[in-house]
This record gives sequence, C-alpha cells and structure tokens, in this order.
Amino acid sequence: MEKVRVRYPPSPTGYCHVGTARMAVVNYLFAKKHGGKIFFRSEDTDKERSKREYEEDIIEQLHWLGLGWDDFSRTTELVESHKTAMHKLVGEDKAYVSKEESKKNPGEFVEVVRLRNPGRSVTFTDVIRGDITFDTTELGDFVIGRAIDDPLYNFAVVYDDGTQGITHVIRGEDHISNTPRQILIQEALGFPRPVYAHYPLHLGADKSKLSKRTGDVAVRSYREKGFLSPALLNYIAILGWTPPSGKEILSLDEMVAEFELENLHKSGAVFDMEKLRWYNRHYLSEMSVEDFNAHALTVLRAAITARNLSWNDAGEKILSLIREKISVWGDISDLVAEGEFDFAFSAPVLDPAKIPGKGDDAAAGAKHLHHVRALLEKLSEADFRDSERVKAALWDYATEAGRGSVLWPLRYSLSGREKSPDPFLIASVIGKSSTIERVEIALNTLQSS
RNA sequence: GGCCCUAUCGUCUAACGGUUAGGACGGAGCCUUCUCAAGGCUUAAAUCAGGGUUCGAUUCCCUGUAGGGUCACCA
Repeated sequence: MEKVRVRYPPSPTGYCHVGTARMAVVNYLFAKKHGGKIFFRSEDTDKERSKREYEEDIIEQLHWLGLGWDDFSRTTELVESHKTAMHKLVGEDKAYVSKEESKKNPGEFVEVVRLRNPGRSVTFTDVIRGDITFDTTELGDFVIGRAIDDPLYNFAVVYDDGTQGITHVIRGEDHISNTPRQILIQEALGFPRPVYAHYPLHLGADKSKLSKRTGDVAVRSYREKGFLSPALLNYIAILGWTPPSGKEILSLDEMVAEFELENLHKSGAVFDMEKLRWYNRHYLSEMSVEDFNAHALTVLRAAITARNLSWNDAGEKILSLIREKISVWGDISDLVAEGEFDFAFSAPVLDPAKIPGKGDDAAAGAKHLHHVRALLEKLSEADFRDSERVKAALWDYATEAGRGSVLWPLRYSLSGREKSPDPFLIASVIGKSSTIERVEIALNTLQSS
C-alpha cells in the first residue's frame, strides 16, 4: 500500500466536539497503525462562523487527549491555489460562473460557480459499508464557489485532499451523501480517488445525532467536570469499534496495535454517560495515591472554601474516603455541596429525635444515653492516630452492647448525618478533643430534650 | 417526501450457517456491615416482522417496519 496519509478537517465554528474527537481518534489510530501521516487542516472557509478561538480549542483538546498530527494548515491560507484551480476548471468548461439572485440575500445578484455535472451514477467503495451508489443527476450543477475567488468547502477539501496526497478519507456517515459530490469535483480536477470509510455517528440518548440538545458535546466540558483524558479517549474510541481482543480498557498504544477500519461498526451507538463514568472510575483507580491525593486536595479545598467552611487538616484525612466515593473529580464538589464532608470541617447541628438510632422510639433514649456515656470514657483513653485504633478501643464494648445501638448514636453525634462514613474514621479525622466535644454536645442535647 | 445508511438484552456489544445466544455498563438480590460508599458473589434481560434459500438461519436473499443521516451561496 502506498504511504498512508489521512486528515483531520475540523471546521473551527465551535468548540471541540466529541464528534471532532472521534474523527481524530479514528484517523489517528489508522494512521499510526500504518505508519502514516496526519494532516490537520482547519476548514475555515466559512469566514462568518469560523473563529480562531474555536480552532485553538480544538487543538488544545485534541492534544489533551493525546492525539497529535504531522502537518498543520488552514484552508483560507491555501485559498490562492483554490482560486487558480477554480479558474482552470472554468477555463476548461468543467465549471461555469452563473449570475443569479443571491439565496442568502434576496434581491442581490451574485456570480456563483457551478460544476458542470456530467449527470451519471457514481459508485464508490466504502471500507465499512461496501459499495454505495448515487445517481448524481439529482444534484444538478451544484455550487462549488460563492464566487470565482471564494470556494466552498466541498471544493476546498477535495482540492486540498488531492494536493496533500490524502489516501484515506475517514469521516462520519453524515458525510456519506457529500461523497458523490466530492467525487465529481475530484474527477473534474483530475485527482485520484482516495479510499473512503464512513463510520457511524455517536448518538444522544434519543438516538439522534449527538448535539448540544442531547447532552454535553464539548470536550472541554468533560474536562471541566473532571474526566480524565485516557478515560474519555478510551470511551470515544471503543464506542463504535470493537478491538479483536475484545478488551474494553486500552491505552492509546494498545488501540493502535489493534486497530483496523474493518472492525468499525456499521450502526450508530448511544453515548452513555454512565459507562463513561465507569471508565473514568477505572482510570482514577489506576492513579497512584500521591497523584490522586494531590489533585483531590486541590478540588476539595476549593469546594470547601466555596461552601464557606473553614479548611483544616481533617481535609487531608478524608482523601482516602473521597477515593472510594467518586467517579469524576467533579463529584468532589457535588459531595461537598451536599454536605457530605461537613463533619470534617465543622460540628454538626443535631436533631435529638435522631440520636437514639433508627427504629427506636424516644423511650429507648435512656439506654442509648447510657451507651454514649460509656463511650465517652473509652474515647478519652483511645488512640486517635488512625481509625483502626479508634475502632480497637470501642469495638468490644460495641459488640457487647449491640453495635447498632452504640455505633449509630455515636456516628450521628459525630456527623449529624444518617448516612456517613463509619464513626471510627470520623473520630480519627476530627481528633480526640473534637470527638469528645461532639459526643458531649449530643449528650446535652439528649438530656435537655 | 427523494436519496443513502442501519437493525442482537434498557445501553455498548460478541457469536466459520449448527452455542444453554457470550461479555461490559446500568438494574435487582445476596454476602460484608451500625448507615452510606466501595468490594465479592448471584441473577433478570435481546436476535424488529413476514416471506424465502438451507438438513439447519442472529448470520445469506427479498419485502415490510422502525430508527438515523442528508438534501445550503454551512462545514
């Protein structure tokens, strides 16, 4: 096979989209698998909608995902050669300038360029779907330029693909009906036909093309929510492709090794946020404790501050707890916002009715009061260095007295929450004096109620 | 609507024309446990319909149905 050359042709008319990332992943895997080159071409022919800011975002997010390229260009910077080519086409009478009323601005007359459509049927072979035939007569003499010096996308891509020697055009199936048009232009221009592969689109929950309406599509928003790039990359790659090994968790290199266009699926796949979260959880679990803690600490600190709680060293002690609770970094903020970790930063406000423990009525209060008193004594002698030691100091008593009736009131006294980490952990996190203080508050609350 | 594409559990998917139709996410249940989470185990759940071809269709063909894509002086 000739040397593989593929392209990323995003149009910078919006932030980097999940679809843009998928286009890049598929092309990247194919190019790397075959030792080919990747041409990043910013398709900015639509001057009104294209923005440098979007282009920068696409570059940034693709890099974040680890998807590089070998060459970079912008369509508008290539426009001189497009003009020359278009003039040549008109000179050869393969295209012509047509003066007509502007569709965009009715009343105004413009000179658009139309391709002379030979009007025959075009068949191309799609690597994923096999032969596809179109009758191009219904296309008519379609427009390839807004003006002789202002080429449209279809003309520009075909020309650039031709001059850059692109061998494989790998793109979403939304481009499949564009293909016959492009083939006609390509033939008029005298370029060889590349190999085409149209993969299915990622779908929203309602099974329509993934869009802002159906969910988050901006790569940056996933990044902001705290998804890890290998997780997003892995999910985007695997959704619509099954590697021969059947593995679901793969690094970029492993994907390259297993990739073949033939294994791309034919039907669209729904983008499932839950599965993405599962992937992220997996990659989070592979992080070293140091790396995890360093990042979690930053997020936690910001979230605690945002909740107007004062930061203290208990924060570092709940990191292990956070590790088993989150799927994405952003979950930390959500958990904090829900008050999940308030116990570490401030004493809880207690509801006396809840202290006795679930399932018990107020009459049982005296019994629990007794337990809590006994605990106070044990607590004052306990070693608070870690939760295991706190547990050791209380476990026998709790077992003897009935764990539920001892541990529930204790946990509630310390956390003020019906659902919380275990009381030993909370005690070790907040320390001996706070623990005793909180139990005493609970005692007083119970006595005065 | 025209043209094009597609069709296996709720979702992502596997299965030389012969399997008890397998796996993953999510769900349910159980274990662990003072609660929540995590973890372990178990489990429910699918071949769109109708015709062919065949000894035998998830698999091949046709029709229907459903879904999607596309019909720009956007890309």
